[in-house]
Amino acid sequence: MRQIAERANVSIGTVSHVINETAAVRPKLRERVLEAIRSMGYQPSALAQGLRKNRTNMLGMVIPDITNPFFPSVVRGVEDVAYKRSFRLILCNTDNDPLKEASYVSELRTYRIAGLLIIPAGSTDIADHLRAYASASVPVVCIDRVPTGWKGDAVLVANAQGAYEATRYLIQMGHKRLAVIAGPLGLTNAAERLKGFTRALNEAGIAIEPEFVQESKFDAVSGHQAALYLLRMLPRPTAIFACNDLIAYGVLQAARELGLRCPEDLSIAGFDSLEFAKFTDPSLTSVYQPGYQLGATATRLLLQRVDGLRSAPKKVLLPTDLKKRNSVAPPSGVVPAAIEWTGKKKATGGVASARRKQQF
Amino acid sequence: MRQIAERANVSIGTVSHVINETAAVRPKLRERVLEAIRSMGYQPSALAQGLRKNRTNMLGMVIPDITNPFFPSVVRGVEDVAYKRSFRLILCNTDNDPLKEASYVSELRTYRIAGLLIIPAGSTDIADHLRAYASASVPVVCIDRVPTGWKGDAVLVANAQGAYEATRYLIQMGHKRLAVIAGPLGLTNAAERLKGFTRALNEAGIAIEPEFVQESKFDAVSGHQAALYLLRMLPRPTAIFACNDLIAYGVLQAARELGLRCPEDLSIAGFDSLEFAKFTDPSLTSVYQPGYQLGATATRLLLQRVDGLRSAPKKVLLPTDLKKRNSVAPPSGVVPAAIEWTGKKKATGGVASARRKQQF
DNA sequence: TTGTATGCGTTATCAG
DNA sequence: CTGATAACGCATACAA
Repeated sequence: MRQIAERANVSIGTVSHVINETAAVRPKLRERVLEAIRSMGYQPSALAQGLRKNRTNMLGMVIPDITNPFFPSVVRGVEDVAYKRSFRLILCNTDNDPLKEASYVSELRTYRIAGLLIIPAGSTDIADHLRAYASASVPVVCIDRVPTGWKGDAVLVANAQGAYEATRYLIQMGHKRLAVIAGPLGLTNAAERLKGFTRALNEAGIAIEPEFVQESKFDAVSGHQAALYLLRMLPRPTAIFACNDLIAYGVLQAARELGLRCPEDLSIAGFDSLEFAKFTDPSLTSVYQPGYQLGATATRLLLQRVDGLRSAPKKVLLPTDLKKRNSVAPPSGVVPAAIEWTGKKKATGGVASARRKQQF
Repeated sequence: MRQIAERANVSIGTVSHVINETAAVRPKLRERVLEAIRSMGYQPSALAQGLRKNRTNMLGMVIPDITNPFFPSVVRGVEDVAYKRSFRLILCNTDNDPLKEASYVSELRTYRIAGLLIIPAGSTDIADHLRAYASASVPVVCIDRVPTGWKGDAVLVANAQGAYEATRYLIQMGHKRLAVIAGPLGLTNAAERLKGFTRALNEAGIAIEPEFVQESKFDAVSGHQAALYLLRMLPRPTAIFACNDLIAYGVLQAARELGLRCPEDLSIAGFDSLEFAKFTDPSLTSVYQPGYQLGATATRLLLQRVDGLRSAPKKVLLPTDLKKRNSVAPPSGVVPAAIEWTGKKKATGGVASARRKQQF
């Protein structure tokens, strides 16, 4: 700045004024300054600005693991909205490790980030850290899950409702022996999904077999193990609701290893409806979560807070959408409830394979 | 710092000295300072440090799109080694848009990042921007691809060799009509893969049908289109080498739509070997790229530069690994070359389906 | 309308 | 060994 001040024969303060339009500057001078800036390729130091204003244009983004295929779209939604408002992202992977999470969250404060977006790891006292932000009036929005005790802003998906709909669909197809592989129940989204499953069974008057409720991590190998356990029971479940798509892949794999055909011998429904759900064999029926919208919406809310919005904490619930594909069919020999099949091809033993050709 | 200086009855300079161990401080004082720091929960301002030292502990990470399933593992590799050295990541998605890329790259300088990792978009003059970093002695490492005219550090994958091996495998299986769906040839990695394909055909004395070489974007819908085009030709190719897995998914989809069975009617090989390659039907033969290692290696190199390593530019080539799964079989009625099948079940028309059961 | 001066929180130099 | 003190690059209150 000093250099361009000299070049334009003005004071350093004037330069600042034309840059920030913080005072009217005579056109003549103004033009000289602008020209100097252009010709010298001046770029303001984000560091000095941040130090002076005690706030930067950086947003903290704390997620469990970018390698989990659900999160990239969330991050992308965040980045797009942030970019338009010229905010930048510091990305942090916690691996669901409370210590790493706490360390990141507390460290981000030293960067004077303008706001924090976090997909919290399970069962932590991270809420305290987050409240520390609030008391420094740095806004925080939780995404996808909520830490215990968090009363602030959150943008979530209608987990319970989505799970409820998927389960009801399985029930309508005629399944009576339904199992569920839940995610880590310390995570609110996993717990909600299990609730939805339970409610659907209760409403249908189907007793819940405790052994048919398995907890697992949100990944394929863990889902695979749980599925193996379930599928070796007698009588076997005829349908499994996997609480995310990765778990569903593990189930698919387990079924194949045991020589079970899907959907003839076993129906599978997932949660996420990742891009890849279309490409599995059979393609996977799954509850779609709007990941990109999750991130985008959360960021819009966060930036409203950054802009000074002072209203009561908001809890936004985004709707899910059950994507019916080919991994679900009636259990062998069962005619599905009429409601699902009115006007369609007469339900017979051949229904399952007929459906499989129906869509890709 | 002033506060803890007062609390500990020392000067602010001394505080700095005990924090940075930049001078020996008498144990007594030292302990008082440490105690004050602890009790007041002092955290240094990363901003002020950066301003003063004219360098931060942030790394710029510029990628095309985190939503492309190959990149998250790269980013994760970067983050892990950066984290250990307590460097943080500013993540930027360019969408392969040269303007957005240039804007990000130039803006990152204002943050005084310690180094820059970039997966460059195609055909830009971004190399000039990058050299600007070099002349400010901020190290830059290119990952996965290299912009035209870049002579600096780069960590890449043996693209040509990987493509060569995959193609040779197809040839060994007996294919004579091989098509390729290349990525955007403006990207060095796409161009290299095509070279590998070409070399394999040349060595085998198979003429390259110009129509059998299609260029496409690195995504499924674009790959799907190209595949449709190829598969409607007469005579059809019996094998398609897709230059990444997303393209291969598109090919798979196209084949199904046209009623072609894979691998009986069409063999498909991909490049990436994403986690999901195991779950498609049939599972996808693909050239594995060590994405995590790509990121980790690049970051190690970058941090060496940050630490002052002054040697000549390095170009690291990471090896690929052909993962043979079930999407490749001999073309109908062909006995594959003996080399691949010695000691195995006698090759017959039933080979393909026999192989399909063999692995998941 | 323009210039001057101060401080943001550190590090680093240098004198005691 | 310790304490002043001067930058780092910018924004802003205030004086001119």
